[in-house]
Amino acid sequence: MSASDEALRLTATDLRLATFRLARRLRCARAVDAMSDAQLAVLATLRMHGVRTITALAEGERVTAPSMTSMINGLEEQGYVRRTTDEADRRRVLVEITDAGTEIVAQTIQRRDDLLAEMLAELDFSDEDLATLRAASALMRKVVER
Amino acid sequence: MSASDEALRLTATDLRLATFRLARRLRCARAVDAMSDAQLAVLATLRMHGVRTITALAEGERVTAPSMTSMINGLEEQGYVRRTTDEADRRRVLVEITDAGTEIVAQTIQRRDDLLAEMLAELDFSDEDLATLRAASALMRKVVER
DNA sequence: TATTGTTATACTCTATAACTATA
DNA sequence: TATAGTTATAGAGTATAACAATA
Repeated sequence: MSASDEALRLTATDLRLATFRLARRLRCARAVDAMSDAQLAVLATLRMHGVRTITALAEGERVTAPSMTSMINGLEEQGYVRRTTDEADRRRVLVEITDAGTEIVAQTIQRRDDLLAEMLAELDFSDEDLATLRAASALMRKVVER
Repeated sequence: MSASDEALRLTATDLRLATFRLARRLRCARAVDAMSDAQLAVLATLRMHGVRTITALAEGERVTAPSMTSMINGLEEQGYVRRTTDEADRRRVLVEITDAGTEIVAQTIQRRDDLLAEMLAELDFSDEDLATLRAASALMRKVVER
């Protein structure tokens, strides 16, 4: 059986509120205070998907090419990414993450997971509560990836 | 019975990933394109909690007083908030939301809820799925408010 | 003196417009 | 001509330091 419009609406409101509040709380935790969310998002993309051009990164992050150029400049100066020219098409710049960049992303993810795990532990949630949260997480990912 | 460390860690990772992705997806929806998340957060606070001083707003948003002064300047120019001096303590500035500001917040929330409800509807989730999402939302709010 | 808020200044992220180099 | 990227410039949001007004 499919859900009623009313149930959909109530669920959307609850979930929207909870999602924004939790995301906001977790976003404070990062490996380096000087690292912005925008920079972190680029590094996370490079870590997952490997080498990318400026244009591809800009499209992925929904920003303009000049914005991405500027962000990559900053990350390059800090030693978190490397630029190389694509010899097959010399207009293109290939951006790849460095070991230092990979480390920053891993540390930030670890800190956020640690923080969230601690918060969950403090509330003394049952195994059933945790199962509910994992089931909801799977549903939320389906929503985003639909 | 309380949950194992391993279950906590796995749940934290799942939930962190799902929360960031969904928040990012929903954040795109807003009533006015020119309205930033920072501005929206201030308006939402004023709408919920009424009149606030600059310092109180700055603490609530975890930014400095000069940053909040600048943000309130912008919101005042756009007509979304009003400044008045606290006559009981003339150092203080009382900030309150205008009708236009209230309307913008309501519209943005409505758009995000509509978007999320549509996304949920498209996936044809069962009543049980929606119940899981609502239960998880309640747990997530407990985590943030702990 | 301590508190509240503003001004001055600077850095990052964002944008649009105009440009260079390459295809 | 079209595409990939950069430079120039501007606005918003953030910070710290120094200041004015008030308690």
